Amino acid sequence: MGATKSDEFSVKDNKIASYAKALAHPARVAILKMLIRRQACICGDIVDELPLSQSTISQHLKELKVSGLITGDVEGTKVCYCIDEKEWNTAQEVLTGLFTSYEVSKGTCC
Amino acid sequence: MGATKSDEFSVKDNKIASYAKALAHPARVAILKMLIRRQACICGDIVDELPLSQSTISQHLKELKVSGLITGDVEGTKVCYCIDEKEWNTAQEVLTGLFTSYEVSKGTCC
DNA sequence: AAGTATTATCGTAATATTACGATATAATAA
DNA sequence: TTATTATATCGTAATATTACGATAATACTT
Repeated sequence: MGATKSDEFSVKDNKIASYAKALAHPARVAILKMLIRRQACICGDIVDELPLSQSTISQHLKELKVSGLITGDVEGTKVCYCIDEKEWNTAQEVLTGLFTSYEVSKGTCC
Repeated sequence: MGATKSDEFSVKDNKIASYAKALAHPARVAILKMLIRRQACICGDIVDELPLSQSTISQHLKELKVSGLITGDVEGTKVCYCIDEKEWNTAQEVLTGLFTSYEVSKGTCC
């Protein structure tokens, strides 16, 4: 017991949940905002700006990479992180889809 | 160690993260979708439709209530759950804000 | 080749989440 | 009053997340 029963839910719901999970930590939100503001960042830039250790930042970057929302391009000893435009748009669509489905069908409550 | 350093991040980033957290589990996404589709549900309706025990559903409902995204109106022995329109709109704005801030300032990457 | 810089990974500890059964609570029904 | 119904909460176990220091890996510099 304890493990999420992902299999029991639809692929779509899992997709929404997984994008949401990527955004579900303030450090990851802050990282994404940095990437948006500066277009590209190396890991060190982020370590300098956020109050977390290098290893923790690296871990968050990995999670964001797994979610697909960011890419990491190796450039010598540095790694250049950027928003993945395509996946970013997909995430936006998927989440916006959930939000607007309410507007469409909202009615009287109890 | 182990606890999220929420204090070290901005209120806004925490707000985004907390809404995202509410959506970060397929069961909660499925619950929200049910509430959207049927406008209102009692706990038992959800228990009947989702592959989780009554206590687990109740726990997820509690989390959604804490996030503010849903309300729970007691009606006799039953509790009628609904989307909280105001908070739902706030969540949408906050998340859409993040997504569109990219579109505005996107540029060349590495 | 040796040193430096940058990032990833390992090991580990603390905390949080997910899930269930059992039980408590509260309102209605018999 | 005593069931019945519906939901919440408690206790607990499994798993996941968050965070850090230490160390490894990799590419550049001297």
